[in-house]
Amino acid sequence: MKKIILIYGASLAVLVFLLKYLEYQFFAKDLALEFYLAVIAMLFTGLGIWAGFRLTRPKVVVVKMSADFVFNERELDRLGISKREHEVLEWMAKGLSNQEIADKLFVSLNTVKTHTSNLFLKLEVSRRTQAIQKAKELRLIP
Amino acid sequence: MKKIILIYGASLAVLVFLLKYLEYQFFAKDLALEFYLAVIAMLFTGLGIWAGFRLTRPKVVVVKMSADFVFNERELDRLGISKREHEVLEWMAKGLSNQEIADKLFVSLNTVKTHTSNLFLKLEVSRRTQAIQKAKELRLIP
DNA sequence: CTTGAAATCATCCTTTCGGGTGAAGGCTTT
DNA sequence: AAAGCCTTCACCCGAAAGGATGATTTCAAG
Repeated sequence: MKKIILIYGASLAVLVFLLKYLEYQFFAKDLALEFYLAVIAMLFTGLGIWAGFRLTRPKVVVVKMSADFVFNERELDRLGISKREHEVLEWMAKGLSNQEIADKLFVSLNTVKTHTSNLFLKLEVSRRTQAIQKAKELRLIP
Repeated sequence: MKKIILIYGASLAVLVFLLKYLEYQFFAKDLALEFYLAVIAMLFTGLGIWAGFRLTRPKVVVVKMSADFVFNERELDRLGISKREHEVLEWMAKGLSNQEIADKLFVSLNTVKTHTSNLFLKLEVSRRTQAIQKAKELRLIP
């Protein structure tokens, strides 16, 4: 940052000197003001763009393309998992408790428990951690 | 791009007019050249930065997260997770219950419970499903 | 040699899960 | 209309998990 300011100051000083010199050396005294303005404008626009580059450099957005997930609907059908059950499964995989899922889906805790129980039967597991693992293997969830 | 050029042209024109006007209105004719230069430099530096920002904005990098798992040891250190805790975490992620982990590691259930509790504290979670999720995000486990 | 982290185990208590069973209302298919 | 599935909810009970705290041993670093 300090370096940039220094470069700007130096550029300005050199430019002033140069223009003054040129003015008395080669041109008439009433050299158009517009000319100076245009030159300065262009030069400092360039510098500004360069500075903008420097300043905004680390603005790289990284989009994580987690191993291209293709939803396996066939498997979902084969296991007879319903839409609602799949929904519960997704929230479960995100680490929510049954109560939290119930709140999220606007149903009672008991309903969620029913869904999870059915899921465990259909996935042939007995714990939610296993259910999540298996569901990921079968690509039922990302 | 066209818009930017237009804005630049217009700015320059307006500025020239404004300065000329001010010069004849309030100041002596021999107003320092340096003054103009400084004003123009600053203004166009600002415009340049803005333009540079516009131009370099949409830099989106898509990173494909393929299956190759790279163990993130730095994060493990940063969180202060011990070897044994990490071991428990791995089994936990495979869907084992605390009792099963205890049997697998030849320690008591209480020991495993202690490890899991410490893990939850260090990972700042409160359930094993969340712990697994976070650990995968941080690449502590595959 | 002391200090501290890691690993081990324990007890107590609360919350969450999981399993079993039953049931009502809605919707589709036969 | 009847059968079948989905969704919803309820109650009960035992198992598992989670939280708090304290104690012991071992081992490496200071």
